[in-house]
Amino acid sequence: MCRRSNDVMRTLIDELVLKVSNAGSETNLADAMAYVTRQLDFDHFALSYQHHGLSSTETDFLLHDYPAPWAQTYVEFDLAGNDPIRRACERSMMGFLWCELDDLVPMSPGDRRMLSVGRANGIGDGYTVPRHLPGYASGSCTFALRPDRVMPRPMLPVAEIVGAFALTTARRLAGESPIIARPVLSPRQRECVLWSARGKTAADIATILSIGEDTVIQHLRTARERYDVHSRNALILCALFDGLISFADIRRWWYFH
Amino acid sequence: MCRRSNDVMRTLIDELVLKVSNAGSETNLADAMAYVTRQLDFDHFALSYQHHGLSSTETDFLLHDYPAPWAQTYVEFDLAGNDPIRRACERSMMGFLWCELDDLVPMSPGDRRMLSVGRANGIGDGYTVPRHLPGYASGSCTFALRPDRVMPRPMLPVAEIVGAFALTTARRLAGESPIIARPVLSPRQRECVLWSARGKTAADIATILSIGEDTVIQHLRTARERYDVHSRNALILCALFDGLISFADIRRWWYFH
DNA sequence: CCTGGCATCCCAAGAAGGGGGGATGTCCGG
DNA sequence: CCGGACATCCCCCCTTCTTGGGATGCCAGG
Repeated sequence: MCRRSNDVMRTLIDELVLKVSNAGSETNLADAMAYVTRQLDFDHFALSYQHHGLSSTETDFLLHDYPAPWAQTYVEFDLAGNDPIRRACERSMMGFLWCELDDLVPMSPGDRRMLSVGRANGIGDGYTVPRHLPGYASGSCTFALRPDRVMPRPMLPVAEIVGAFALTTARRLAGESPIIARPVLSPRQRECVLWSARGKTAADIATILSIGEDTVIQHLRTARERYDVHSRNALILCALFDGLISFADIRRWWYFH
Repeated sequence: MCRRSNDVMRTLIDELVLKVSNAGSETNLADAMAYVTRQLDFDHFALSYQHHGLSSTETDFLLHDYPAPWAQTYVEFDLAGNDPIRRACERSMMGFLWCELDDLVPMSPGDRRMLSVGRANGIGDGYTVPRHLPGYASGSCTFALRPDRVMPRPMLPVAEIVGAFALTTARRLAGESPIIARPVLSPRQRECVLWSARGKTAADIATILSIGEDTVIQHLRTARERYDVHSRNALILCALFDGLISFADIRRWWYFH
């Protein structure tokens, strides 16, 4: 029985995976996603994929079949900068239900209002599959329901798999191998960035590392030049995003001092 | 029929997911993974989870039931630094088969030699599920076969899901705590923090939000007081860590404006 | 009514950014 | 052997930005 059920399941997954994998153009992929969405008993989909690079505009990738008013509202009010789902994408290693967003990120009244505006525009609950490739790209594949529909929970594992394949296809369509030359910082530079992220001033860091303050400033300046950013804030964020330093490095230190 | 097969599948996935999710210690998780491995018709597992950053050693997380000689060889020759599977983890948004590594990363003769040494030590083909959380961690969950065994392909989707849950559990055990009670920022304050993270100065933000520069400074000051930090850097990091703002919010604006 | 969000203004001190100028080493390839 | 690249270290200049204090007022909601 176990074997049989797996065979049937494989048939379903294989069909949908094949569908999204074989898409040779954005239009193809949109059609495939629409088909998948219906098969999974959802109402809408949204597929978003971005390269991490300088030329972000041309490689940004967004497919969806949301109701036009909602899409328009979303863009007009720059809701993307205030989207709890985007934030949740960076805190989960797997797909998540919108109705369980609270478990992932703090929800402000504005966030809830945004979701309720979505409901008013025909978007109720949803399931979003996030994926990240540090240094290369991030993306998410969302399946959404109309407000009156019930979440097809048995389908979520399938959505997870198919969503991942859809993102892989989007990645292929968005352009092959965007060669990102990730800046390399010297050990000393990294140290300075880390202590900087921990809230130390250049003078503090100089004391900690037993070097001159000007040297610290020089290290941080060189590091900024490597990342082509003009503020220490941005430098810290770059290092954090690249995995050069981590929240763990910073917070553990905060706790003990 | 479709409904029935999904129900059965859900039963299988639910059982395994519950098993790995409920693990309350590394030993528990190792037991759960051993059980899952047998259920999925694999022979070995390896669960690896690392915080990003410099001081990673103490929080590194590695569970496996590989044959001792292979594990020892791997460590002794520092094969991790030259492991094609590790490199593939950085390139794939979903689980991948070792026999298809060529499609993901260039394979050197040394890489192939490493895999063949693995086979000599009882590790044949395998399936590795990678996951990344920028700024937080990376991890992978691997299911491997003895050289004489056949890949249980129908099980791969289940491996993908269960692997993700195993990594989430590893993350929890490694000390990534869920959200605690956190300071609440007003919408205006949050906006100021977000634009600040995007690299804007107080004067810039004042222009963007069409308010006075002093007001922006006041908002940021209040926000700092809420988080009890004394620098804008720390404020941004707190907001990021709390999920109040996201890398996507920030990066989207770099290079775009 | 009173708290909290929002907005505005002032000032002084210090930190960061941007631009110079140097000085040591090492390591690698010509 | 030598030159160039680069990490590491140090010092000067000046401007801009941030931080920490103050203070004031308007307005909506409990």
